[in-house]
Amino acid sequence: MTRSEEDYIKAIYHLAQVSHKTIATKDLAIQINTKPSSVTDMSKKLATKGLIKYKKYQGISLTDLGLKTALSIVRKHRLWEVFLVKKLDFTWDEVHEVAEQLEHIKSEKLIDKIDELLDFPKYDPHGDPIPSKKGDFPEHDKQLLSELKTGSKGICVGVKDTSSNFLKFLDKNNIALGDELTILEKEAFDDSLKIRIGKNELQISNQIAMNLYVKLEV
Amino acid sequence: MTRSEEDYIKAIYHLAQVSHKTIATKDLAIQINTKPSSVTDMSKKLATKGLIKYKKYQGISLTDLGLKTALSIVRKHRLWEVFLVKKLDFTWDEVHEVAEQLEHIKSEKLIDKIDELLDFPKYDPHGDPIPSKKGDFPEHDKQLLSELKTGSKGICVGVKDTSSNFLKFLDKNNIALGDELTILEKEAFDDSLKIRIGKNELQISNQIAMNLYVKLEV
DNA sequence: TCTATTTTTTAGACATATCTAAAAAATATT
DNA sequence: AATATTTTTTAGATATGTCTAAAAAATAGA
Repeated sequence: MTRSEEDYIKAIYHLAQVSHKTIATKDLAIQINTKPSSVTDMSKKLATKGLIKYKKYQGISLTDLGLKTALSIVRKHRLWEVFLVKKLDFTWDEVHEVAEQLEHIKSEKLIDKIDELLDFPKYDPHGDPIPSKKGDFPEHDKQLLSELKTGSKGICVGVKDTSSNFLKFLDKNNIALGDELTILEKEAFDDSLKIRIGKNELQISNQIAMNLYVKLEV
Repeated sequence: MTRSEEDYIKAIYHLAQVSHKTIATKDLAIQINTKPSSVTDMSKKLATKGLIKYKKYQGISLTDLGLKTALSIVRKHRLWEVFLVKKLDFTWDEVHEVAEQLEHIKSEKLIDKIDELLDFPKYDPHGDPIPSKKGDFPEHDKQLLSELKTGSKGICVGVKDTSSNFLKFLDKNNIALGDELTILEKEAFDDSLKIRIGKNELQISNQIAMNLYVKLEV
């Protein structure tokens, strides 16, 4: 498999996570940052290789083989991210670009050893689950902070938006994965939230709350 | 720079290490495992980019920029090899193939952090020197075992042949870098050597002795 | 339903990196 | 020095992955 093919498979996987329908040529083109005509060309190729289902004008979806391939790439990407943060002191807003390259390294032994070195982590630095070698995901009953009621208490477990801007904002406000937080007040006017996080109280916009995942405490 | 361009630059560097003359199209083709016509094409491209000196029918050599580029790749390759052996328990005959991929990852921070994690090693698992960020090599006054006189005593510091076959042979005979050895006898008939290595005595062929580097003890 | 708009595909072109086959230059041989 | 051999280059072809522009199909709107 070429780098380009792998990029397509991963992009199709990520789009499928959101829509659950068949993927449109145009949407995939936007995701890959290319043109629809290029997507059509590549789709034919990937279909021939048995990685995707593709019929003219009817969108794209992964086959079992394609899904397996995608999960392997996602696994590598997320394990490398953990490696960069835990072993090389990268910050969580720096890891994506490098992991995009490292995920294409072809060596089963390498990624298994990295997994072992990291003590088999279940989540990446953004809280995204790391599929096992078989393709299984760890359980995760997270919810968006914006969906919780006043008085809810939970632990920060992930971010939806992984942009450098958002992550740096969280750093600046001392919000990190693992922190406990409580919703003190919800402002109906703009859906902003007053929260307690650790010992601090903080006013956060709905925009923020819609991008923070929380696991409710039992 | 593309992967292919980097492969060419590295190959030219390695050939130049041996010959000290300008590199022939044919030799480079053999090294890269391609055809002379492909080398000619790529040579024009690399010359345009200022990485090599190239004039028709007059061979190829690196410019200062090309040398700098080559050293950066060699540095990455050898640091990754150390990483694989020291941190992931790869054996010294397994590292080359994976390092060939990892050396092309583009991130200055990544390789600097790997260097730091490994505590700034000076030699790779085969005893080859690792250039510094600036491109300086550590001092190394090693000699081939085959060139030493009877009675010489030294420490194994490197291998010339890095093929899996040779490395596994050394493993099998308990010869490792760092071991002390003494030449007990030289057989004039076939240039084989009787050596003491650690507590063992061993008969080794000239073929072996010509591929083991030793540093003489003071 | 019919037309307009959007999406998708096709056709043909381009860049990279490779190849084969033939021509040109350099080197070796007699 | 003339010829033969080897090496190198050129010319033209191929495969991958991309693009633009135009055609075809699907979808949305009146």
